[in-house]
Amino acid sequence: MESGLGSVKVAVSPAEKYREYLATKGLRLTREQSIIVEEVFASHEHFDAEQLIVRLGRADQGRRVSRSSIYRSLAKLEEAGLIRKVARQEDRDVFEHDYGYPQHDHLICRKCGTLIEFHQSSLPEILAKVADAHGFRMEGHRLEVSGLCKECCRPPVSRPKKLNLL
Amino acid sequence: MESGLGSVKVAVSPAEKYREYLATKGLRLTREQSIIVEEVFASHEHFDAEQLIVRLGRADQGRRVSRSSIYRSLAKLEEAGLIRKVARQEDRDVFEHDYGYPQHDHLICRKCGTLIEFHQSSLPEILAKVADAHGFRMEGHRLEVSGLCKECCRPPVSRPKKLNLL
DNA sequence: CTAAGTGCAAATGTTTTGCAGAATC
DNA sequence: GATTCTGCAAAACATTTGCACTTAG
Repeated sequence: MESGLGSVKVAVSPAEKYREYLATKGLRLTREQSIIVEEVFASHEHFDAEQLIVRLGRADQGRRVSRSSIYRSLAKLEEAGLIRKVARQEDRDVFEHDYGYPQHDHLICRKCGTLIEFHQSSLPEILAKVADAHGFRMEGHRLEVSGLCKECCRPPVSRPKKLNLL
Repeated sequence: MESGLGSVKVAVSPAEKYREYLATKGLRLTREQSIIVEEVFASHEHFDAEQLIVRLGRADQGRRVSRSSIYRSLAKLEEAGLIRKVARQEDRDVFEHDYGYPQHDHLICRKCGTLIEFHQSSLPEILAKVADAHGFRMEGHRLEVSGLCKECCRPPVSRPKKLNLL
């Protein structure tokens, strides 16, 4: 699901960036955490902990990582600024890349849950002014626009292209 | 903590509005739910389920409401459009009034957790355009600006108003 | 009457944690 | 060698749900 937002050229890989962060804290980049970073940055799709747990908990021998390690790493990756929580869906925190990808926000379909990314440069500017007016030091923001996506807007029983596979 | 946002004159009380909503669904406004609505709209502070549970679970004879009823009512109040989830703090959903109060967004201090409301009319307009461009039918939005509030920005040991506290 | 609501306790489901052994600097 | 990890199972929590009993309409 391409949304028209391109990726950004970054000097160092996510794994390297992560290692740098860990170093400043006297922490280590272990094999398990490397696997997690790799998996997380393998695609730009949004994801939640459970998905990683399924993918890596099932992975064969050398790539298996436990549930606990995944949760612990996600927390560190967030602190490191490599990922961020975008939303909460079905009682789960949903993450996305926050490194090597341009700033953007989301349209969230309340029916099918689809996340559509969009970029509007005027937003950060406006928010900066607002924050400033309140003596607030803005560090970031999270914006979710809820409603119905193009698909879900369409009246239900329209064109029966293929007889639905469910 | 007044934020410069005034309340809006509404034709009917929250309780009445709620009753109307329930009526359309063939549901009932019970004594318990009346108590909950009353408590929720008693002040405009943000709140979470636990706070209500403590206040109403402890309330004397005629005003005690159970944990389950509170959760069930919060869900209905949200569907009715009387309240909405503003944020999630400490693993709890935080609610606020969404009826009888002007549209606004929040600055959230990552240190002390303070929620500062602000209103910026240009936002909905911008979002409407963005949504439109994506064939998305916008129904609402949620915007949280994170950072440090004025208080928490202040360096700890700055101006020695009174001679040294070290 | 009878569908909806309530309270309770038990269940859910996600995320966190204590610990013992393993790995890293 | 000491400190930080990992994996496991158990714990912690917020929220939900099944059920028998009440109650509003």
